[in-house]
Amino acid sequence: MNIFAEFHDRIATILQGIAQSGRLPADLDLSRFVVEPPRDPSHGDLAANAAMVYAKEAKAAFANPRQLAVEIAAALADDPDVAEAEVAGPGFINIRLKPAVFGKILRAVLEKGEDFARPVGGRAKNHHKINVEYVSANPTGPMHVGHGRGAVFGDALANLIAFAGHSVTREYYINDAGAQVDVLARSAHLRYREALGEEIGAIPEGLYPGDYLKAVGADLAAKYGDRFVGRPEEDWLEEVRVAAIDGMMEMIRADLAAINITHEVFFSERSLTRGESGDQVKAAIDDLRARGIVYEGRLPPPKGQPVEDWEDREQVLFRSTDFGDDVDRPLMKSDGSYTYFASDIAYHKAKIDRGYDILIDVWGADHGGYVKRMEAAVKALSAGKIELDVKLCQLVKLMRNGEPVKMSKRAGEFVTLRDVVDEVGVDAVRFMLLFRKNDAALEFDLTKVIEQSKDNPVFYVQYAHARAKSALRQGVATIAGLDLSTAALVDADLTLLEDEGELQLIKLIAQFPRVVEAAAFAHEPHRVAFYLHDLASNLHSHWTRGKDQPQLRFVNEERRALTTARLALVRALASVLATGLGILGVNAPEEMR
RNA sequence: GUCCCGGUAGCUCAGCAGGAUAGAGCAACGGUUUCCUAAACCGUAGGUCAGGGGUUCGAAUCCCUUCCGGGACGCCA
Repeated sequence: MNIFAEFHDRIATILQGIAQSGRLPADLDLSRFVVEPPRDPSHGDLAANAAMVYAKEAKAAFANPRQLAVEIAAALADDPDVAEAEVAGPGFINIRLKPAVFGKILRAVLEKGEDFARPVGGRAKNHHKINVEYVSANPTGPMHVGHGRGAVFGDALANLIAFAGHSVTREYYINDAGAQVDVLARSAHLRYREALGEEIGAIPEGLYPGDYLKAVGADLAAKYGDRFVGRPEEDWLEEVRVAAIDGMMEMIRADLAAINITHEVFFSERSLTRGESGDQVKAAIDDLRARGIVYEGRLPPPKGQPVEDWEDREQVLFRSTDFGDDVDRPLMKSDGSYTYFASDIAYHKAKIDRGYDILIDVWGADHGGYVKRMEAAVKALSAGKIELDVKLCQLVKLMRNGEPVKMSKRAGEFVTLRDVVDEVGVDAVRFMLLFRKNDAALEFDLTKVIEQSKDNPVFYVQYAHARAKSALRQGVATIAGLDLSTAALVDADLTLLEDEGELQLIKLIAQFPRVVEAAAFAHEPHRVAFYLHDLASNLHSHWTRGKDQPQLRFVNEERRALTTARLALVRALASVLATGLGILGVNAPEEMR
């Protein structure tokens, strides 16, 4: 139940009525105006800007926006939910709701649970089939914290989008076709020889040094014995590579499972050229070539850093400049193999062919230079019909006691995601990685996130939920026979909730569906995290007011009906907090220990 | 040289699809515990939203431009 959406519809109906009388154009775009909470609460509960938005269209029949606003406000005054509708400033329509509406909102939360925040009616019809591709870390080692950010972001975004009523596929693209997996195979082969008892010494420059390949080596030794020892690379590369990739993916899946992330689809890059449906990269290129979007041509040498071995040659190019990119992009390397971009075109074509109408890719910020060409490719592949949204996640700076944690990738010493999860827990990792816009750099302080204080937003929000639950337990414990069943709470006299703090909390609850919808639309899960923090803050604040003013406490032994009404509010708060945390994939604890 | 991301309080950051007097946390200072968890709360102070121009009834938000920081820039992935 989204009170803002409901009033948007009601005002739209009023506008249609005015249009029918000929004083507004019949084809008015009714999605242009907004109904939102006014910044200043003294202005009322809802504010609409419709009169100002349609000022131009209204010019013929109305002298100024205020006149249109007056007419809309007059029509709203007849609405059974409206206590007062007045015009302010240049033409805002400020609406004050009848107290009964707040009771209705709380009852909706109590009865519908998390469905309270789901879009309904016309808004739910705007359904999309969405693919979210995230993580897609190279299968050459364990995940580090930077991967973790993209992983948690993508996962929460997928949750959010699914919550908002769309169908979502969570997908992982396995980069198992490039030169890096051959390097992986050679590194694994070395570990294999080591497992057979050979003294391998230091890992040569250019190979992956990490210990995590030892297990792969041991498995290979167990499976193949000494069959691959002393043999030329072509005799073993294929089998070792497959085994190594499988081993790495198993490890990555386990890392992801440790932060409660699972993907429905693991899509192999290699399968694009070696799969059952033949060479899909070639097919995609041929398809684009037939439409004149791929051609043979020459590129100017890159600006900036001079490229020493620049070789001016005719190459296969994708005409990305026709679709908003800066230069056309090569699809074949000089050795005749496909570029990564060529594979990516085929991959995105495969996604489009699977019937998605929105594609979301979650990438690290270092791939930012790649966005335009990928968007261009999706435009070309789908004739502009499919939307690609690339979400870039900025770096994570790992801190401890305010000092940066040193990491050296060259020496193979980096803090893995698993290390961090083991140290601070899943909830802290997930919430902290989401408590920031994806495209802003993030500092992650290992010391702070396990602090149990308001400095730690994870704790702060979870504590609010636990406090709400505590109040409910307290109610049952102190008042004999108190009925807190949903039926009893729904029947409670909610008009008893008259305190400013209580009303403020209800109004915040009323905003939750709006926040979820906006966050899903913008592909920004952090908005949910900030909303929850705000709600938690208001709950803590109101709670503490009960210290000085005992009459404000949720549980009041003298006044049973009031207690029931207040605990209905508390139950609703807990429900919203739990739902929001659920979207973020963070646990909502019954109590803090 | 081109492109992308950012620039909001001393610090870290929100600011929703343009709305009314720009917000929070930290740090600073001053308060609140016989009372549902003080693991919390309240108050004070702090701003030319990097600068300039434009669009608009209305701009932190959209467009142009300058400056500053970060990143990317044929075949790596």
